[in-house]
Order: sequence, then C-alpha cells, then structure tokens
Amino acid sequence: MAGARKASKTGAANATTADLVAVLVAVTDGEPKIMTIANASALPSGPFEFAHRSLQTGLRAWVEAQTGHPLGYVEQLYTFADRGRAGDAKSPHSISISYLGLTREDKVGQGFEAHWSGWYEYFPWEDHRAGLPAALAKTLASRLRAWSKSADTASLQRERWQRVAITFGLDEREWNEELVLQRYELLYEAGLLPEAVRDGASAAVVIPGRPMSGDHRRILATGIARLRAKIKYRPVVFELMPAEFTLLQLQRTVEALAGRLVHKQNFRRLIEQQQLVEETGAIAADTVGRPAKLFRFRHGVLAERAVVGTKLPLSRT
Amino acid sequence: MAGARKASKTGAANATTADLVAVLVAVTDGEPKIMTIANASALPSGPFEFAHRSLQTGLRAWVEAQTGHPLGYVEQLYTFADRGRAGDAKSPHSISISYLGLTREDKVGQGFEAHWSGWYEYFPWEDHRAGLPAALAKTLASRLRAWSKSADTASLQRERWQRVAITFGLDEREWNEELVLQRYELLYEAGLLPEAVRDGASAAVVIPGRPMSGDHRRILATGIARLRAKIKYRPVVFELMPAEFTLLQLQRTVEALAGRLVHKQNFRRLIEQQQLVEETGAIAADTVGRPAKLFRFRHGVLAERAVVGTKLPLSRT
DNA sequence: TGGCTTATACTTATCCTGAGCATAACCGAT
DNA sequence: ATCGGTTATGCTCAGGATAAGTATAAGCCA
Repeated sequence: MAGARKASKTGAANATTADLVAVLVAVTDGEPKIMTIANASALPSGPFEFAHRSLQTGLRAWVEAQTGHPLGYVEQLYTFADRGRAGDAKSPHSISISYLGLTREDKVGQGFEAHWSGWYEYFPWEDHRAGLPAALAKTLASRLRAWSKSADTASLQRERWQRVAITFGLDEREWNEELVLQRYELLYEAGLLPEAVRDGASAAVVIPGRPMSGDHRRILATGIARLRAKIKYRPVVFELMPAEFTLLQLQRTVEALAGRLVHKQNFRRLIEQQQLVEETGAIAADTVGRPAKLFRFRHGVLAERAVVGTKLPLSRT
Repeated sequence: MAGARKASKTGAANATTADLVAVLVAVTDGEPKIMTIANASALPSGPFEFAHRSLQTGLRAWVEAQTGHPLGYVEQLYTFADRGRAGDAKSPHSISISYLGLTREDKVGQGFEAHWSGWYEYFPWEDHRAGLPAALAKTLASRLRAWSKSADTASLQRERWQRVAITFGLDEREWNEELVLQRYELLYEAGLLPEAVRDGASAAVVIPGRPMSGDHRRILATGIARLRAKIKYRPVVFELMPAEFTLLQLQRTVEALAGRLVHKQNFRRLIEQQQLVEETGAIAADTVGRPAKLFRFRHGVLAERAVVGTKLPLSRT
C-alpha cells in the first residue's frame, strides 16, 4: 500500500469533513413519513466525529440527539461530495454519507424540533395512487416539454423529450415508480426546482413540492428509490408494520411506499405463497365490512431463506 | 441546518481522511480479473484530495496514475470507516469509499506496478462452475463445523451451523452465488482468514485464498456480490465484452462472474427475447464446431427501457 | 331485510422457466 | 466420402407464476 501512495501530495491539507445523514421512514395511516428537523426543511444529520466507533453508531447518536428517536433497521444509501454544487472551490471537501432507516411512527419527545413530514409533500409527483392530480400532471408535462424544446438542435430536443418520456412515463410509456432519483435530477437539470435556482440555474418557473436545504431532497429521493426497489425482493415492509396487522393494512403500506395501487387478491396470494406471514388467530376489531384476520411476520423466513429469485437460467448438472 | 448542529462539538478535531478504492473488473477467456497493485496485494486507491472536483474524478485520477488504465463504467459500492478493525483509537478516522468499475482487459503499460489478477485467487470457494474442488469443499466444511461446535451453548452451536449452512449451501441447501460478502464475513468471524489473524483473532488454521492488505479483500467481496446481483437485472455484462461476440462468449462471461454454469439454450432464449443483442451479419472465425453468428449489444435498450421487472401485482385501473 | 363494505376463495388465460430432444454446420481423421 | 467430435440453433413440453376477473362470505347500519 505504501507504494501505492507515492504520487500523493499527502498532508493535512487533504482532510475532509464527513456528514452522516438519515432518511428515517415510517408509514402511518397509509402515508409515508420521514423524520425532519429545522422546520421540516432538513433531514437529521451531523458530522462523523472522533467519539463515534463506526459510521452507524455516529448516525444513531445524531438521530437520537436531534429527534429523540432510536434507530432500528438501518442500511447505507449513498455517499457524495458536496462541492461543485456549493460552489465554494476553496472550502475543504465535505462528504455526505446517507442512510435509510425504517421504524414505526411515534410521538416526538418534548424539546425536540423534529417532526414527521409526509414524503409526498416533497415529491408530489411521486404519488400515483389516485392517479396524478390533473393540474400537477399538466404543469409538469408542459414545463418539461418547454425545457425539451429549449435545447439547441432538433436532435438534442428529441433526446431530451425521450428522457422525459421514459422517466415520467409519458407518451404511452409505463410509469416506473423506481425512477425517483432520475426524475428529481431531471427536474433539477431543467431548472424547475427551487434548489436548482438556488444553485444558480436561470430562475425559471418552479414546480410544486417543498424543497430542502443542501442536498437533502436529493438524498430523500435516493432513499425513496431504494425503498421502492427493495420492498419487491426483501421483506423489509414489516419493519414499518406493527406486530399484528391485517393483509389490507400491509397492502396499504406497500401502496403508500410504491405510490401505486396493487391488485388485492393477487397481493394476498403473493404474500401467502411466500409464507411471509402467519395468522395470529385474532380478528381485527373496529372495522367496516367483514372483519379481517390478523397476521404477524414470520421472522423465521429471515433465517430460512437468504434471497428469493434468480434471473439466470442456471444449469443443474 | 445550523440549529441541527448545536449539540456538536465542532472543530478541526473532527476532520477525517477519505480514501477512494476501485474494484476494476475485466473478463478474459472466461476468467474474471481485477486490477491490483502492490504485488497483487491491494486494489488501486488513494486519498480524496482538494484538487478533485468530485469523488469519481478523484477515483479516476488515482486509477490512471497507478495503473495507466482509464476508467469506463463506474458505480459506487459502499463506504466504510476503518477504525475498530485497525484498532488505533487515537488516529483520525479514515473512511474508504469504494467503487466498482467494468472494462476490457488490456496490457498494463510500462512503469506501472499494476496487473490483472484472477479474482478466484482471492476467493477460491466462490467458483462453482466445475463444482467446488473436493479438497477445498472438505476443508471448508470441516473447519466451519469445528467453528460451529466451538460455541458455548448447544443453541448457539445450532445457530452458527444454520448460518454456515445457509451462506455456504450445505445440508441440501441451494448455493446462492450472491452471498459473497456474507461468506467472507463469516470466514473472518470464524478466524479462518489471514486478515482475521492479522487483526487479532486467535491464530487458528487458515483457509486457501490469497489475502489483501487492509479491508481490500472485503471490498472486493462487496464488488463481486454487487456484480453478481446486477447482471441479473441490468445489461452490464456488455461493458465487459468486445464490440462483437458470440452468444457462447457472452454466456462464458456471465458464468465466469456468477461462478456457476447456465443452461445454454435457455440462456440464448433469455437474451434474444429481451432483445439485448442484434446480429452483426458476420460469423465467428477460428472456431471448433459449427461457426457462430456474431452479435453486438443493442445500445438502444438503454434508452428504450429503464428497468425490467416488478414483483408487485400492480393494479391497472 | 337490503345495501354498503371489506375479506377471501376460485377460475381462466397467458406468460415464463427448467429441462431436454433433435437437427444443422463445421473440422479432421480415416 | 464418411464418421465422429464439437458447437450452434430450433423446438417441444410440462409446471409454475401472473394478471385479471367472478363469486361468495361476513360484518355493519339504516
């Protein structure tokens, strides 16, 4: 290794600061929420310090200090450097290491300026459960078309529109709920977000959706995308559920995260055939309609199976 | 945000150094290779510096400086802090940000101490294409069983063995090629790797497989795992292929990465039905047996489709 | 009791996957 | 020219998974 570093002008001059940022998610009454601070304009975060034994313990310390909420399930999201965007070429590099955490919502304790905010406040265009509100759909499409048209050459214009159509599911294309980050970045590039204007884009019209400080809305987009992808192949939804739940509650949680509706009967079949849950024997109270059986997550599956599916035609011989 | 930091004891004392590490992969003649330096004992790496405009440009600069090889396709892998393992509680935190890169192998230029090493040298137990060599299989199983038995209580022993059986596909379980990192970590925990002994494990017997300095073998495991997962749902294999190739060459590359054999006819069907490739019209020369058609990657797919499949029973209404 | 709501069971057509058989096209040795 | 070896390529077939919808059950309330 020593040899590997020869070309480096090493020294304290290259020190950086590393920030830990948390996207902490819960779902309550069919609405996905994220833990926010600073008047709902930022995610819980803080610098990685000496005292922290690891990145995760550092993150846990910050989240607890800022929100009073202990972290349960956590996974790393992405790491990025903040310069270029901030524009200050002389400041030391700053790195953000982001994490996704899953819990159940509970009261925010006294003395904390934290609270739970609905994530669709920040990404109204991501909620397709009831179809996109006509007004928003119209605004989006027209602004994006205008942006496409503002390219210099005809071929660039076509290129831009194709990208728009794919990421937003326009022109007969399917909506793909996982492209959260791509949509955010496209909107940023098109100058349609307050963050873009803040960072120096020519002040165009801006689109509905609450901004956040720094790169936090981008980090949130990364977290939503990861979660939407992950619920499809790992049983992580259950981190967001109470100990006992009905299949409809489970379905509503999934729909809240995915931003789309699922087919009820087929959803049940999927859950049951994978043996992810077991009946508790109890029946849900306080419901309209026929009462539903209560289920609990079969924690055994975590031990029994490692992953689900392959997409390669493996050979058995 | 300012308010969010109140609890912090800020100051230069919390500076860290960030290292960029590359897992640069190529496949030649059906063998996966990685770019190594320092006598094949380390991955290309170097500190993130002032001069670097972004993490990726920093990485590219280091890899080119150390190996002469330009980076093509790159994606971020994982970020981790090095302390605890290194044990030095007083040194400033050091963070490693790792990346996966894909290319085609070519000559390493004069004056570079870099070269391409087969990745199965570091992970002999990961190559299941010809079935695991009987000797290695026997060694592994017996050492792991011994480790399981060395737990204190009977229930802990069972727990350990269940973990072993799942990650290594023992006791009638299926081998899962994606669990590269889990297997590495289990072997580390069991004290069966030179790295574990180096880091202070009681010096037990050690298992075949070349170690690397620092956390580099762990990073490599992360890279292999990511790549094995990714080839199943994104057309990244083509980054490793020449411009024109036969379907068998493509298959051999996939098999090399996955460490398993695939069913030939079904593999072709899969590739063709997804319309990932198109015929060039040419025919492969210099072959035994019936000559094969040459294909090229249809770059169009990247634009046409964003992702492949969902696992949710989406509703159409 | 009828109407509303949600739960749950089944059916049907289609598509995807794993596995294998059969044939085609080339080479080299006899 | 033919046979055997080798790889390429086409095709079939059964079983399982999926998408979509129909039908029935079991509560509540007016």
